Amino acid sequence: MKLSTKARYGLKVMCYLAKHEGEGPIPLAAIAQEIEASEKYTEQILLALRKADLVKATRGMSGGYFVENAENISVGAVLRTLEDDLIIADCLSANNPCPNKKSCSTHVVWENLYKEINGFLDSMTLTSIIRK
Amino acid sequence: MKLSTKARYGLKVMCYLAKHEGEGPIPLAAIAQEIEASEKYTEQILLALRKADLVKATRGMSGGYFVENAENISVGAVLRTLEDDLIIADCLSANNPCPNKKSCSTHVVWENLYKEINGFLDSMTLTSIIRK
DNA sequence: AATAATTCCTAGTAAATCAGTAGGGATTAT
DNA sequence: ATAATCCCTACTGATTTACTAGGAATTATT
Repeated sequence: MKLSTKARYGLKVMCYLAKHEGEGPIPLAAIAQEIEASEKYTEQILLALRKADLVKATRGMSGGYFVENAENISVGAVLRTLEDDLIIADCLSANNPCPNKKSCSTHVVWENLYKEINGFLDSMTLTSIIRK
Repeated sequence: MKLSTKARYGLKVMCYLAKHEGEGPIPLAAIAQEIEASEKYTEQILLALRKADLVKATRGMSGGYFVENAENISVGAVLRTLEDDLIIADCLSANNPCPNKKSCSTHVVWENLYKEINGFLDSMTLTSIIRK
């Protein structure tokens, strides 16, 4: 029940990009330096975030990464991207459905915990958390 | 951000024991069979739960495990025992405090998520979840 | 007193996951 | 043309997790 460092760094990345929204693309090197991770590792995180459409990128010289509409990007969306959809137990996954979930006292706990976590994280946006 | 199988099985164990509260000690073999895990693995889970005083045990012939006052045992207490205190990020731990938590936009997210999860899990007792 | 059924405890191991690295291709401003 | 940048896949080492093994201690029963 630990957040991965990928997710932790990932949210840092998003905060940094959100703070600089509208200032044009920021190159990988600057982002990696800001969050204090290697460029290669940071690149992987950015790759996932871009594929999920949470960050945009422009290639070539003076290219880089940026976000648009940080006020519409929830913390939940970021973490689900980097943390396997925040599936906290396999029996919640559509792939691996629990056979006896009707009769299982614990299943409903995982289900409601899942909803609680997602609801909470979806109630926060990048803009709201960098403002404080 | 996955629950360990130890925690998942552990809550099952607690539900089972809670359902049979007052019926005397239940031997490991019966518990393991109920939750569909090996005796050895189940034993380890019970060991942790007993050390946390969430289950009692009597040794020797016709001994076994049991719970008392299931209505006072929260789901949170069970999971914290089996899931490293539900510390979802190391920077929340007293051992590993975050150096710059004041200035870190993400730290407060982890802190509040931690409180949310614990508050939710502490609002449920074994009795309340087996009743449904 | 002997026996059998039980918990208690420590140590070990195999598999899975995670964190991080490496290298080369594609794109674009200058 | 060049240099700076992103894009993508594959790999590796470290850590954690899930689970097993074995034997000591305890206690009800006979």
